[in-house]
Amino acid sequence: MTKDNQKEDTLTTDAPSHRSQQATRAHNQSLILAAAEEEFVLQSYRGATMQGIADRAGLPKANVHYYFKNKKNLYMAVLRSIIQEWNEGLVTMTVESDPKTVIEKFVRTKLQQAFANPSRHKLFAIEVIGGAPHLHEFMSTTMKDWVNDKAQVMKEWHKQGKIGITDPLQLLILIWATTQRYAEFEIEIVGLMDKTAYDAEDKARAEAFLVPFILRGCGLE
Amino acid sequence: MTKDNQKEDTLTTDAPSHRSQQATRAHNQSLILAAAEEEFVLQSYRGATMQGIADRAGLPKANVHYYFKNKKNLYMAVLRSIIQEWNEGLVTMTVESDPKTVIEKFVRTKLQQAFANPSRHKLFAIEVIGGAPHLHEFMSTTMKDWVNDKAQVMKEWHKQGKIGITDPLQLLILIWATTQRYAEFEIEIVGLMDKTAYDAEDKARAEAFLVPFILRGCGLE
DNA sequence: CTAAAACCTGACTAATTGGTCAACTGTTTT
DNA sequence: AAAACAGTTGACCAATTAGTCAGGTTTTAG
Repeated sequence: MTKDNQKEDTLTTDAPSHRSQQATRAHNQSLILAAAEEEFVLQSYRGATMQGIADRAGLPKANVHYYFKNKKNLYMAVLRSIIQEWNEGLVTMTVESDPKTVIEKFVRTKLQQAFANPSRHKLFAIEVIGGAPHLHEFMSTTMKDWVNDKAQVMKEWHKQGKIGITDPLQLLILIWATTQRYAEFEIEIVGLMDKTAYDAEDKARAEAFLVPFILRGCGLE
Repeated sequence: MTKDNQKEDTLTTDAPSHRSQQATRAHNQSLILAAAEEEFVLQSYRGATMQGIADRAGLPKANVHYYFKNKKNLYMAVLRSIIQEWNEGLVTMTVESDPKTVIEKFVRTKLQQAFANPSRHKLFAIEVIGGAPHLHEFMSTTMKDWVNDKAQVMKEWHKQGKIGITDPLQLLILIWATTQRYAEFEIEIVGLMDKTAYDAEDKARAEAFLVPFILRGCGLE
């Protein structure tokens, strides 16, 4: 009864009266973060209102301000949690690794993340498309380092004749584009399939298509 | 001196005093549309202000309202021009066509459009990511018909053993994702290359990578 | 039990902004 | 020429909304 419904539907209005302060804090903060994530995606930064986020979280607006000083603060907190997930999805990739295994694993992981957390991917996309004003530091440090590292490995693979790709950055762009697309353009894709949401089969179909396609493209398999 | 600078930089503040009304109308409308396109991309619908658009177009705000009744009206006008371009980029694809030729042409066309008009692709993406509230009709009619038509052709190709793709929709998603990505994530990609904008070589490199990659993926070539 | 600390919230304020309008200037038509 | 029409614009208003705050309640520590 302490850390139960942190990620449940945000419509629960029942507020357990007797809870430890620590638990309350964690509970409300994640409630707000989840609500904010959705609002920022649907309305974009300026369109999202603190009142709307509060309503979605089932809390009064002033309470949202109690936990997050201001709107920008809250937005940054959401972005931070997205970056954290990004870091967790990294695959170890060394010169000794088998290219086919690593690339396949990478594609599957990214695709599963996309299906598991579409809102986060949408928000990240909107931020980048709008010029990434709040992500400059992340992109010019963490991300760039990671890309350079992987590019180095892939270039070595190519030198050893293990892979047919000469431009690693292009491949990374393609993998990100194709996997994240299912999250970002969810509405379009789902609509073209005459549905309202992905089902398990759709996700399997995407994976079954994408993985061999990319491996073939890389000249593996 | 009549229809000169319709698509030039929007910073020109010189206003030719003696111009025909027809020319003035066309001139100012396209000035406003171009300014709106940029503002809507950078700030998103709610974030963009009529004042900001007016400033970017070099006109007083009230003048913007003279040409476009309200903000939504202006936004829809921008979307309409994007859809128009979308329709123009279509490749003829029939059962008799050669798959390799058609797909290659399609990818090249889409990629060139992406590089030529990044703002429009960004705006379209933001709209779709945010739930496509203003594009429902387009997506459930024009776009769906087009997709179904092409899917039919590709399925026939597969039946005739001309192509190794069994799920045409997935392929279309992939092609759109990979080509449009260069426009949508311009900031990220350019940043990873330590530049501030694409040069001709970058565009050529993307095309040289993408075309053979996708053809290999399709089992062609 | 009690005092301090943490948490909660209705009511308010200041700033932003979409949209209007009346008065004005320039262009076209008769 | 002059009436009719198209285009221009500063000033204004009403609605929205981020953020504040004072006074409340609940939880925790001693």
